Amino acid sequence: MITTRFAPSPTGYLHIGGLRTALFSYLWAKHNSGKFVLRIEDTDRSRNNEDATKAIIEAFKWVGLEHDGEITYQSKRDEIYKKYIDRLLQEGRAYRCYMSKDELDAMREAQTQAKERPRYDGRYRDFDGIPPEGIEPVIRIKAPTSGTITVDDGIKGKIEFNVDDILDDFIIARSDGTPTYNFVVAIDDALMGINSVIRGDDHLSNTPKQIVVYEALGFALPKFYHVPMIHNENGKKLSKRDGATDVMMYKEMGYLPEALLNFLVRLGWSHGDQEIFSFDEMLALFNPKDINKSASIYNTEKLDWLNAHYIKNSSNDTLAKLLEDYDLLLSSHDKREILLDAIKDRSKTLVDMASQIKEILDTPDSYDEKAVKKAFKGEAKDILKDFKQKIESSQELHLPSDYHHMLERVVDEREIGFGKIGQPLRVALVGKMGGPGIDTIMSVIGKDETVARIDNILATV
RNA sequence: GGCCCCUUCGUCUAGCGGUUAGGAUCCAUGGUUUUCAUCCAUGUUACAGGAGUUCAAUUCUCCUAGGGGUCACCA
Repeated sequence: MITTRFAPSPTGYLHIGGLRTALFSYLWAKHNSGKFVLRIEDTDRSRNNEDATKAIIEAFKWVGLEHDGEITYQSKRDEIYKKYIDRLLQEGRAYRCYMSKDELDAMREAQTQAKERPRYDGRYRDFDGIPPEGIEPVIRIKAPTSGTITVDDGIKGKIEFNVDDILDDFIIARSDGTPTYNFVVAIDDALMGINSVIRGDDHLSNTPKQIVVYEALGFALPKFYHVPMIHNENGKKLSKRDGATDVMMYKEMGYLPEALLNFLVRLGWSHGDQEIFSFDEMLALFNPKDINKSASIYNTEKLDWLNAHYIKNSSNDTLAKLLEDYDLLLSSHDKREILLDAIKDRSKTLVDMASQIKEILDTPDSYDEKAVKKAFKGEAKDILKDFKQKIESSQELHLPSDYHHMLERVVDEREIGFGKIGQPLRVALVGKMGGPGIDTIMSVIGKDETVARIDNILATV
């Protein structure tokens, strides 16, 4: 059984990069009929924030990722960590260090000056004298002093770290007794049965430290998968300043969750040439071994295309329901199907879709100058009047095809091209060029509104 | 700076010693469309550089360059 986790620190909204690692973790767990759990890393109380946890859960809900079991909060596990710290202390695998922060800083400064790697010198490692007064010690773990630590990464392969150039006896508990990150991560992952750790490769250099903890405590190592970063257009780690990185912003902008997930799953992962993945397909096909080794640049062009694709392939019921979140109520509209069928092929986002629909439903309050100039040449007004009279005297006008026949009659009788009536009529109906077929528009708004809009433009132009 | 990772079209990627280096997106052109969009077709564009190994390197090894990540009593 595979158990994976997503372990954000609650400092803000759910980041798009976080969602991708969460998705990868979820897919790999569920692909193996395993568990995907959520752990909130809130050991730093000063930076902790409850709203952030809610925001993460809300975003998970929107995209349809569900975690198994209860959420684990590190802030509630102090006892557990304390127990392991005491154990390490007793076993002599960890020790108290009475060096003050100032002393430490000074030492680091000197080391940097001397072009040495800043590191703790281990001065209290074997200390058994009388501790200095007035100093609350930190607890340091006895890390190996020589040799190598190998991370067998599921994405990057075997990576060897030379202990001498990366390790020192790092702090596992602060002077106030609270445990530090690399320590609690290892403990929690081990205790929660996480056997596949999928996370950003910015954690790669932490991994040796965590391995030291695993080994000191005698825990079995999980399989690590370090997923390459997502970069911004400048090739740097994607951060909050790079525009839309909040997952919920994508909802606001009118993206469908399935489009966003499809987009994210293809960022760094692939399955041959396949671009479109339903959630079930992701589940069936995802494997971290197919994750790329290199970082990818975040560019939403393809997201727009995917979103348009998913809109096109959504049922009208689904769309109508979704559009309610964008201030568009269509449930009572008798031509809903015709309308949605016409608009969904031409929308990139739900926001876009809602505004296109409003452009049809709402009587135009102004006319695009260029369009008017182009359409109202020669006998355009006459033609419009003619058409108006024809539909006014007609009883059976419902479907687009009904209106289409009326258009054809005018075109035939007057021996003109379709454009001669199409263009002025289009401007009358929506105030500008572009949009779905005019017969469709007329069918949707109905005969009375069509007549009214023609009257309007005849009076203004 | 030390350590680690990475490098195929602008972007996302396929490739796992022998390919006209494929797909998608974007862009351009043409067709369809009364318009716009969709859709369809076509097209431009890539193996960072240099050494090796090999009959043969995009593919394996090394070096260089470039990019990124990380070096806390943050997570």
